[in-house]
Amino acid sequence: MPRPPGHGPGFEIKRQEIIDQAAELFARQGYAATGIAEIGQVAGLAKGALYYYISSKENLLVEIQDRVLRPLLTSARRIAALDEDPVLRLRLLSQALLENILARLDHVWVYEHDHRHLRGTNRARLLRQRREFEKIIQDLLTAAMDDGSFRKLDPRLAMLQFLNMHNHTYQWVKPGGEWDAETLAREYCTTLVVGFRNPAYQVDDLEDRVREFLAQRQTPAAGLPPAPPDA
Amino acid sequence: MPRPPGHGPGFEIKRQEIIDQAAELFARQGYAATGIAEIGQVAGLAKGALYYYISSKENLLVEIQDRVLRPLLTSARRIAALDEDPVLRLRLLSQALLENILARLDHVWVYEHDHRHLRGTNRARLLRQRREFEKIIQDLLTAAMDDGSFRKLDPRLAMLQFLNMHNHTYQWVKPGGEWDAETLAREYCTTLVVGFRNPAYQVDDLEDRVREFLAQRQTPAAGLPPAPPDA
Amino acid sequence: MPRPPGHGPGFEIKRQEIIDQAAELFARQGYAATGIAEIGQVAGLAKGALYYYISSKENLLVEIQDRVLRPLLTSARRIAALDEDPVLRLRLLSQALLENILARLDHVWVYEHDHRHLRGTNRARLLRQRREFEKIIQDLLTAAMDDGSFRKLDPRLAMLQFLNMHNHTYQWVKPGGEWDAETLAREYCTTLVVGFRNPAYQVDDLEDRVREFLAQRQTPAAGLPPAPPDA
Amino acid sequence: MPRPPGHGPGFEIKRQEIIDQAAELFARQGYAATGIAEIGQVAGLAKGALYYYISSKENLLVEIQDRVLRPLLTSARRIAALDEDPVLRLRLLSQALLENILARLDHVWVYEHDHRHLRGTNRARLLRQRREFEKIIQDLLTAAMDDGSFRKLDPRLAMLQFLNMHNHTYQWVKPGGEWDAETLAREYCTTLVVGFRNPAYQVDDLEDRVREFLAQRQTPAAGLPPAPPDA
DNA sequence: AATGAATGAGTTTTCATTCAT
DNA sequence: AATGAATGAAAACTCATTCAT
Repeated sequence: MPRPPGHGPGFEIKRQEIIDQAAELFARQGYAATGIAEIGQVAGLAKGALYYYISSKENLLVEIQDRVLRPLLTSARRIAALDEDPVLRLRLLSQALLENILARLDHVWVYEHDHRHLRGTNRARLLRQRREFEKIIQDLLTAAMDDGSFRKLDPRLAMLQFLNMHNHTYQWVKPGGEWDAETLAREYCTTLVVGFRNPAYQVDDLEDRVREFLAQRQTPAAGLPPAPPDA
Repeated sequence: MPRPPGHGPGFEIKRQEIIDQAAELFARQGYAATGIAEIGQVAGLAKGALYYYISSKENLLVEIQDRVLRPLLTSARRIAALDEDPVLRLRLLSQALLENILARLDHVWVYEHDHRHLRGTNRARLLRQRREFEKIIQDLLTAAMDDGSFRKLDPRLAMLQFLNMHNHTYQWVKPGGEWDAETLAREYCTTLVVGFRNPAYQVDDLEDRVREFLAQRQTPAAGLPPAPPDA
Repeated sequence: MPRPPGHGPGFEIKRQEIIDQAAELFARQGYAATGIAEIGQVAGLAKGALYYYISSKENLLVEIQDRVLRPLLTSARRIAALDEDPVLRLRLLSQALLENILARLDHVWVYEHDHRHLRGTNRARLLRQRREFEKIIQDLLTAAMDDGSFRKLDPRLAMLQFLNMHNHTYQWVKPGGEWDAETLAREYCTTLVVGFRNPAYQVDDLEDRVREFLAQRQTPAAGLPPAPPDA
Repeated sequence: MPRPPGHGPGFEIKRQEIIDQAAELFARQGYAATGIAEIGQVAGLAKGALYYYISSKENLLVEIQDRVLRPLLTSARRIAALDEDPVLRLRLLSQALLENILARLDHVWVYEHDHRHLRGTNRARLLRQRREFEKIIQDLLTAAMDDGSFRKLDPRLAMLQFLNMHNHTYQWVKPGGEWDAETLAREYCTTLVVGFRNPAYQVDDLEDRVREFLAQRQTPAAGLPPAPPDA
């Protein structure tokens, strides 16, 4: 983040590459167990040169968290603001969230595992963003209860169930593996929506409506900008 | 695992205390970020004295994992072997799992976050036990599909949904907080069972059957024994 | 063995200096009793900087052993291959060995005292080289018996006597002291050759033949090069 | 050595056992590399109890040195004082020295390898005793030159050759192996005496005279008191 | 006569970071 | 834009020694 003044054009590109490589290492070995020397080695840079690009190891962590949370919040806000049925919006949000997870699995590992290594301001901002994301989901669930789609549930506990179901996925999912984000979103939401719904609420056409919505919008529901060059 | 021969009566007690304290520190800061010196300080012991009780830092991790997995597998095996409806067994298992999580939240943090720091034999044993637990759940779900209680689902994906829902709980739950294990088990299973069930399968009396079962058995479905016998 | 890629020109020089200093300390105090901190202090380097140059304490030992054994074996092989009387070759080998010992007395102390601290591959290689050196001597002694210069002796015991006589010298010899390598070689070989010889074998002109041989060859029979090229 | 007042009868016995066991460990692993805990384990004693018998680790070393040097000096003095031909006395001393080495090979290893770990008074006494031993040998060699048995040699260098030959033996000899002390003494002295002798001096009957001398004296030429129970 | 428990300085090695060039 | 060199603190772990009981 602190960008010394007067840098050439390649600076930011190289910097982003380094963050990519750090994310992969942190994900595989953990933040604390990964050394600066190791990052330098993977980046093909001596330790001294590495510090020309990054300001500290913790800063790398901050950037990785940002890369996860910023696009996630952006798409969550966008979806929440849609003029659609709350259940449909939850379904779209589910897919966006899973696309995020699958697109940058290593970043998400770090995000989930090592956020406690952040201190002070960085930690505070992270928590604020996490809470905003939770609130968006909880508001959608409340809306679904209010319009009669869902039973009356403890909204916070419903939100936590929604997050449990999605956020734990990074633990076992494999990108390019058996299931893609759409499949997972469909399955998770089937379970959750059927589990939450008011008996009167008809759920059968949900997937049709998702398809219809996504077709008419060119953009995917997602998510993170396309995966970085070689992360 | 009392190793060196000839220890006084207080040895094992103190040793268990140290593991308790280490678990708390590991949970708060992560295994890699917690130093032996810090554990010694909390235990009120100089580094040298600490090593009189423990054999290595990694061994501490092993013991903590054991404290989580051993009682968990024990109760899982016991519940799986019951001569009861698979759905009821899943519901009992849900509660046992959540009781485990709530009883030793710090241990579970370590269990979930730092298992990758184990090496060699320890790592292999851990993975084997994890797989056994997953298999028990998957077999119960398959049984529920076979007897018509649940729709036909991908058994592995159903199992992963079950685990997502439960295992992520440690991230936000507070022992002695708003919800106890029974409440969470009831809510989670309502969502999952309704979400998974065959439309024909009647789910309303599940909680009555749970209560009945638990009442006739003196023992709770749980869980971690209040203090570990000798782990 | 310059390991990490990309080192400045001074690196190898400094590295060799450190090995020199370590050899002196090891010789004076023993390998096990010399701490890395002490080496750093003598080298004028903080512990961290020391490890920029060396890979481990044991590796220092390996390098020291190498500095002794490599030139020793090289000259032993060269001398053994000469087309000369076996007794003359033994006499030349004696001098080369003693020159080795005197040229790097501290290294030889370490070599003789601390080789048992080596483990695994390093230990195996050391033993292999020691055995090769012993075999060269034993073969020369056998040749001298076969051509009638020496009485029939147990070849192995003769070789051990030869080595006893030479290898124990490091215990008391002082470089630049009363006796140089040539004197010692002459005295030792007089004793040994007279002690071993067949009564018929004429020994009086041995030293003349040594002088003649060394004069016609510009190179000395030795020995350790004054400073190791890149060991 | 510092023997706290008021000890039971078993004290000294146990103490000697501990020194035996320590000598074996020191010989195998080196003094610096052997821990007090290891000695305690071999002795079947907790560390605390060990210190009831020994005053310090260095003191163990002192005692081991003593066990080598005391009997060695005793027999050296006795042999030197004999009213016999100096060459015969050298031959007897050779055998006594080799018997010493073979009888307590582990002690001799420690004596040769780790004497530099001694400090202050202990070190001084050791050096004094070593010098006395060397003087005895040198005086015998001088006597042999004076009576015409040996050529005129540098007496100190002759003594050093004698010691080289004998003292290096511990490096490779195996008790109960191919060669016993008598054989080695005979071979070494044949080499040395033939190598040192005046051409006029007749050496052929030396071994007969040794046998005769030893037969008429019941006592062996040696040496160390019989090997300790189980060292 | 012996022990279990404790200590504190010691060990080798690694770390994130800095800086002159 | 990058490097080689250096640092000092910290890592996990071991050591010889002590002492109340």
